[in-house]
Amino acid sequence: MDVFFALSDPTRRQMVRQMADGPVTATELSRQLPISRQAISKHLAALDQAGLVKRQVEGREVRYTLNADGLENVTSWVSEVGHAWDERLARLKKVSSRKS
Amino acid sequence: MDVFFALSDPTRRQMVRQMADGPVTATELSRQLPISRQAISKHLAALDQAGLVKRQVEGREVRYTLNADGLENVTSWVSEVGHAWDERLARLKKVSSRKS
DNA sequence: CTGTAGCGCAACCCAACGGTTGCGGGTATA
DNA sequence: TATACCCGCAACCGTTGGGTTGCGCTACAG
Repeated sequence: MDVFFALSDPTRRQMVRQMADGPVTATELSRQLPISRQAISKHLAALDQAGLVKRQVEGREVRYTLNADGLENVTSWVSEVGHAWDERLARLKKVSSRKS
Repeated sequence: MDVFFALSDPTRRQMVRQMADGPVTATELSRQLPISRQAISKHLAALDQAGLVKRQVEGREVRYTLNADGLENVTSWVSEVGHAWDERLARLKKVSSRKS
C-alpha cells in the first residue's frame, strides 16, 4: 500500500513514533490511546501493508516493530522532487546571468 | 492543514512533481490529468493549506508555485522518528556489549 | 460591446475511512 | 480443566474525501 497514506493519519503517526522507542502490541497501544483495540489493529495493518512495520508472532501476542526502511520511501520521494526543484532554480539562475 | 494528508493522494503527488518543473495553473493541469478543473482546484487548495504551494494571482489566472519549505516538514518528522529509532538501536548495542 | 477563457462557489453523489460491537479461536495461567 | 488474555474476522455506522455538474463573476481579445 501507499506509505504516504499510511502516515496521513495522526493516530498512525503517533503509533509510529511510539514504536521508535521499541516494539509494541495492539492491546498495549490500546491502553495508551482512546480508541478500541480493533481500531488499533486496523491501523497496524495499514502500517504493515505500507512496509513501515514488521509483525512477529510470539505465542499468543503479536509484536510490531518499526521498519526504518519503509521511511526511506518517503525521504526518497521528497528528495527526488526537491532535486528537480533545485535543478530548475539552477537553470533559472543560469539564464538570468546570461541575460545580464 | 496536514502536509502528510496533502501528499496522501496520488493525484496531488503527481501535481507536486509537475510543479517541481515550474509553476502551473489549474486549467493547465486539467488538460494533462483525466479529471475536471474543479477537482484540480480542490487539490490545489489542499496543497495550499498544507503550505506546499504558493498561489499568485496574475490577471485572470492563478499561478501555483511549489514551496520547497513545506516539504521540509515531512523530512523533519521522518528524521525525528529515525533519530529516536537509531538511538534505541545504539542503546541495545551498548547493553549487549555489556552482557558479553 | 460582445465573446471567450479562467476561476470560484455551491450542491450533490458515491466510495472509502475511521471507529464500534460482537463473536470465535488459540495460548498462557490458576 | 477452567479461565483469563490476546488476537482476527465480520458486520455495521457516521463522516469525510474525491469527483462531478451547474452557475456566475472577472479579465482579456475581437
